[in-house]
Amino acid sequence: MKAAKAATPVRRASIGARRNPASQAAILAAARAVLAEDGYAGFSIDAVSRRAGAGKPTIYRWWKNRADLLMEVYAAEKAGIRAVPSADLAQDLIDHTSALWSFWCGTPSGRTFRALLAEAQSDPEALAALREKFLPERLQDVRGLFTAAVARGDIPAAEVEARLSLYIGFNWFYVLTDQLDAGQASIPAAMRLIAARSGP
Amino acid sequence: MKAAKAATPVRRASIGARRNPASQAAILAAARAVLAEDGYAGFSIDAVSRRAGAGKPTIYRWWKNRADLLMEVYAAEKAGIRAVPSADLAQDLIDHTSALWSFWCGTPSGRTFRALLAEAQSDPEALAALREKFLPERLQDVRGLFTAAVARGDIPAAEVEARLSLYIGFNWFYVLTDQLDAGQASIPAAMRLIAARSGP
DNA sequence: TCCATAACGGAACGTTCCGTTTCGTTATTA
DNA sequence: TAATAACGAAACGGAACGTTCCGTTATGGA
Repeated sequence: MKAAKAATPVRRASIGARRNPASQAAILAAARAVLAEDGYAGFSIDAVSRRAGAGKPTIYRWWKNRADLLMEVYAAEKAGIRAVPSADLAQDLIDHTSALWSFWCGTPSGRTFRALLAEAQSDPEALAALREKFLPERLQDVRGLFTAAVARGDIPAAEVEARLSLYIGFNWFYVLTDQLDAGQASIPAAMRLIAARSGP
Repeated sequence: MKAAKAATPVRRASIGARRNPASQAAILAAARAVLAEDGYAGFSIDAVSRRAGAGKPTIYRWWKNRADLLMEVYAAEKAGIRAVPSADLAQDLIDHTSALWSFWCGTPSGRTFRALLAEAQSDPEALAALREKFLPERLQDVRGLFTAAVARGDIPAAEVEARLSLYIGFNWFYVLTDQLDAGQASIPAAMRLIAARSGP
């Protein structure tokens, strides 16, 4: 039952002296499938290679390491999730968190994200890429929710980083402990605190 | 330059038909040293075994896997950090966070903790142990800060979980992204939000 | 039109680590 | 005194790493 499935019975030979986008797509799909079925424990370049019917050199031709591949798998799936500010920061955060957790639970993305954070702990270069490129891109929307609240005068500009960190960390805690189901009840109260107007 | 140092030139032969606590101590010290020098990337049972001058079977006789060893390394160092509530939850959290981050930066414990979280992402059994045993024990003190605030009538009992999750996640975010230095400025504002009295 | 070029899948490389087993040695405990 | 069990060391089979070859395929510049 653990036999490597051939999702693409089609063979992709060389298409000449240039990279084959079909190979890239097959590798991404295979990586996604492996993560969905076996999580980070089963995620190996060998496994992805077998699953995709692609050679390992082809994988390393497109991505320089495992973290790089994981980031692209995640980014490709995350693309659909947007967040546009209304006039209520707390409600914006509640809505976005619900959507995010549904996305994490309903797709392999939760596992991909956990794998990504784990991978970055053993590779300083990957951690730097995560911190300086991946996260800023992925957090652009939710940061916009806070800056919109600043523009409305609801929260001070100086507190955006602290509130954003609270928001990120809250999500990370639940996804990393695999408690997204049990933790949903905490979302509204937590988001109200993050969105609270300052002062006594 | 990568030669395995022998911190203990003393040989520990068998002391008879019972476990040798000196071996356990040497292994814990070696694990701590490996993490301090090479982080999670260099942390392997082989490396710890070489460093400790201990056989691998001896390691597995005391701990059932790497996560188990990591948890004990962390717990042994963390033992010194206590948190007792005053009358001000926000200040209690600021003080405790400062102490925790100093502990994470000034000892190998930050790296140990990051390794622990990473390890748990590829081992469901380790994640369960982290969630149901390690974390509750480690968070007992800080949970006490919140329940003391509840007893004073400062925050509602129903919000303890949400606020505690915010607190944990905030710390995890900064340690996992290796930003403890740069993030210190966010501590006071974040803690005030976590400790805020509810309602408008 | 021809041919250097480069990506393709596949196989094998040497290394590292896993967790386990085997070994002779050591000293306790029954 | 004899059974017991942990000790360090070495080696096991298996998996994954990242790299290097291989023969094949088709492009794109000369």
